[in-house]
Amino acid sequence: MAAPLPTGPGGSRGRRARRPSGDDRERAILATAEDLLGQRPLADISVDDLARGAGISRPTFYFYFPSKDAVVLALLDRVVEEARESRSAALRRAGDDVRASWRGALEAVRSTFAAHRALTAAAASLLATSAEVRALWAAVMDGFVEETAAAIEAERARGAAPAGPPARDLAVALNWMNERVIHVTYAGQTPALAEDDLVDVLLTVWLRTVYGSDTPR
Amino acid sequence: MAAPLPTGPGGSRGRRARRPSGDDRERAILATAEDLLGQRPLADISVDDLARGAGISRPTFYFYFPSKDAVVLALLDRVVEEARESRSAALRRAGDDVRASWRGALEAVRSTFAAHRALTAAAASLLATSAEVRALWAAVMDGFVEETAAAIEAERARGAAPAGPPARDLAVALNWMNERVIHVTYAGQTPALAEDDLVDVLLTVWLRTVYGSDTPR
DNA sequence: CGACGTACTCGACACCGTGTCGAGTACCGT
DNA sequence: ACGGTACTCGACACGGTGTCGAGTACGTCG
Repeated sequence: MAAPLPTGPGGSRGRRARRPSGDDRERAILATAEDLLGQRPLADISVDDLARGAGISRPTFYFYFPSKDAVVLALLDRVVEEARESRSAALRRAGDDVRASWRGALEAVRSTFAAHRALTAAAASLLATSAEVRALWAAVMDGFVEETAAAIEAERARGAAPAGPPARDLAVALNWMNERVIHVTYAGQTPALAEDDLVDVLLTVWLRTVYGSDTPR
Repeated sequence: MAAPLPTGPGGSRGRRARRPSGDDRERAILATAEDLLGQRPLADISVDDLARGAGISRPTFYFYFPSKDAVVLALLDRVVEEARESRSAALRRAGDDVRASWRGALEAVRSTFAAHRALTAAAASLLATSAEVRALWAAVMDGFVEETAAAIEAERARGAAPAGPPARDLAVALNWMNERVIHVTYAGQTPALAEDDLVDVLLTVWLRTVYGSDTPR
């Protein structure tokens, strides 16, 4: 809807170099997709819908994207970057208060999901069918897991956290828990948590798992 | 493949009452689906494949099931029942050793998933598109959550587990963690755990979350 | 200034999977 | 032997995807 900037110099996932008016078209497709995803599930959106929404014909759509999925992937790319950055930033900030630091990381991920419910729902439906989306998601989760594992190890080295299973294993479990709980909660599935309790509950599980206590230090 | 037994007296999800030869057809479709799901993802299996595999024409397929999804749903029904029972049984068994009891519940769910990888993968892909599958899955998870919450409350009442967030909230988080971690592990996605470490890691998170310690009592 | 190429556009087509309709056939009980 | 019910399938209509090839618009360079 907004995003007047070009995709960026290292646009990576974009199909080809910049082009005068074609750039507008591409953005129009992306914007249409975002818009329609707010109204109905991905499965109910056809390439034709996307093309019409962007003011072009269906064949022309294929000049810009190889498929419907690729559009979602492009959208997802941006959001994923946002999630990564806001999480890393949260961890960087709040250096001394340990509890606040963990909470910040949780909150960062939650708020990114919350800000893009429709898109994440679409992404979830593609996880089953698109290897690219799966790979992207796996990369995101891997990043989170790495960060988390490093933090747990640091806490263990500091003597603040007890030994136990490999830090990475705990990190895998905790991060997938987040992913799923946040997802079901915002997708309106059951059983879920109340949106307001989300972070508190997850934080409790994280702290107890890492420190064995609700009050680290 | 196997399963020479009828669906059972309370076949519930079956479309209509028993029929002489039609029953065989229905089972043949189910068996074909199970078989093909072992070879390729659900999206790559057409109604025609199912029909041919069962030795009938495509229109005839529709006499037995309203759609491809309904076949998976029927398959899922059986497995879900199995999962529920084996989990409840595990909790009933091992009455005094608390740790063993939790471990048994975890192991029950894990082994059911493991025994039906292909089907659960198919189910996962339908979660996005089929409201029925979503409802069935929600019901299963709800059952697990209820059981778990009750167990946590019992431990709190006994004085073995500390207070904290509502038991149900913890139960929601823990059970979705299981679902996702087991799923990614058996679906070969990343980041995942080693199959052999699965239950140990999950058990650690559960115990620390419920008791704040690896060694309850 | 005109000719050329590159970026872009779309009508028409081939294809595939779904779901339905209606005309059957087989077999049961009467 | 007859009527009905369970079952079967050929043929069709439909909706979506992806491609091909014939264009058009426009900047650039001779």
